[in-house]
Amino acid sequence: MPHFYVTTPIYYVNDAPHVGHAYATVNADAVARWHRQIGDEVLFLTGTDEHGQKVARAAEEHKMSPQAWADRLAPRFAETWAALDVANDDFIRTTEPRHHRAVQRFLQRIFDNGYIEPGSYAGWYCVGCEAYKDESELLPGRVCPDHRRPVEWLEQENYFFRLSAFQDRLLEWYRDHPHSVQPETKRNEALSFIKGGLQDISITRTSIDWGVPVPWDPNHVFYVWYDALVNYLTAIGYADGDDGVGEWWPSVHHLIGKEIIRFHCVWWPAMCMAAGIDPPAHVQVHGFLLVGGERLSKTRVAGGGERAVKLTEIAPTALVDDFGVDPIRYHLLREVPLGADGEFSYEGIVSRYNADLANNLGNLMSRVATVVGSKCGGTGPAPRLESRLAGVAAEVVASATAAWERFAPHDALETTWRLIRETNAELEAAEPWRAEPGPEVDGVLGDALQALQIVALLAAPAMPTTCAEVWRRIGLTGRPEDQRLPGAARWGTYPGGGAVEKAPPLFPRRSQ
RNA sequence: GGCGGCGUAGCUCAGUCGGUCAGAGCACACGGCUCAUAAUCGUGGGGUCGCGGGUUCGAGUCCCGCCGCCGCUACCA
Repeated sequence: MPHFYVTTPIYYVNDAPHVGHAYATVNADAVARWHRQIGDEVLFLTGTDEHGQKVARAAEEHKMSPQAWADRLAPRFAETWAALDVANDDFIRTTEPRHHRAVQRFLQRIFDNGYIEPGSYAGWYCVGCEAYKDESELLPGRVCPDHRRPVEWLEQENYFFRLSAFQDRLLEWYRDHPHSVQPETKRNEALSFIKGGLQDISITRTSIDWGVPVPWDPNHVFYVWYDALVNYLTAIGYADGDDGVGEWWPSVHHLIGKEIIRFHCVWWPAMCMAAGIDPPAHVQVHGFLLVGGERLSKTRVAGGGERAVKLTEIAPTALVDDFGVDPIRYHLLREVPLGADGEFSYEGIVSRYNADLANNLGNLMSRVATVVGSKCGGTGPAPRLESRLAGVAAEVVASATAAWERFAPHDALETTWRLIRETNAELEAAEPWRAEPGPEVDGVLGDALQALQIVALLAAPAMPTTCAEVWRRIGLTGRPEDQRLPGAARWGTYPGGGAVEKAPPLFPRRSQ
């Protein structure tokens, strides 16, 4: 059985879960659900990143220990994913013992292999950024442009990872794995960065103690990024196996935002090489959701009212309360192609909700149920094998499958909706509501029910609850997500004979 | 500055190797229908395919230049 391992970034417990987090997580969830439906053994990992100076500072401000602070925030992420019907198989926290063991083992291995050595680094340091700043990017008075506070001259004796030793190996690896980073343009970014020359990186800190201790020098803790990336190995048992990564590694799929390309496409593969394991097979980069084209804009928020909000101020749970889980999931998956930046707006959600969910899918369900009730006594007839829709369905299944396969939920859903539109058109052409009950009418409605069954299967990764409801209403037992594709989506699998239920609209229309 | 990308119907975008590629969805208009959530179905786009040259029998689709926009150019998660 094929193994499918997909990860999200682990989220820093510095701020509350927002729409940006939800975007990445729901996309990963939908892809994971798709792979379960096609019968893969799936491991879907998400979690929280809990070390580092910023967490320590935030905890301090709240007069809490860093651990207590992390213990308070991590569940908020878990709860948000539950509210979004995210079915992750594991939720990793970097403060867990299994992770400490994995980090220490991984980096000890790199140390033993000679790729970590002592050194010193000095420069202007912004505490807010937790980063050194080049003089050229500072505002007058040596002030950090992001945090508006003075930077400090900091010189540290640290351990350095010899990233520079991996330039050629990385280029060679990318040459041999041309599709490992997608979209292509993001791969180019990583490549040009590597070609520009790689410097060694300091990977430990002595200024704080909120981190994973360095095994060969307990005065140091690992720098957060070098701790965080290892989570992808922790979850598959790296700490305890030999290299413990057999069936899940390196065929992993890292879903990340474009702002962390360098860490995942340069540092991380080099670290893996240094530790003696293969780099991750695939990094799928997504873009940003924008509000009002920029960072700020007027947007309506749940409950009405209008004020300027940032994307990071929009709580996913508030959107779920307003629209329902599946419409939000659908919107996050359908509105923007994965990899591109896209607009996120209240108006956009309403508009797509009405067009795709209420008018197309929901209305099709309603009209079919009503006519089956009046012309077929409420019992769903079987489809016709020679139906024109059979060909459409086959094409749609094939292209939706291909789209899910290449991490393109946007395309998968778009093509799935083509079957809905064609089914509406087919009904319009046949007008079963005007005809006398009989084989002709049965055939038309059987086709429509078959189409709904297939739509429920193809859209289940995006809208599990709705698709299960469609499944039930058209008289089928079980749940779409328990069916095996592609077999279950073949034309002719709708059995007929079940009770078709007329029920309130799946998606009541909303006014702007 | 260097490297990379983008600029196609009101909006969001498709357009593989140059020759029915001038398209889709949404929005809008008109018509049909009334099973359905004022839903649905059909019809409608004279769009200089950013601008100017060039190659070619023929170019959104290749080459050169220009204009506009954007990303990356290291130790922030």
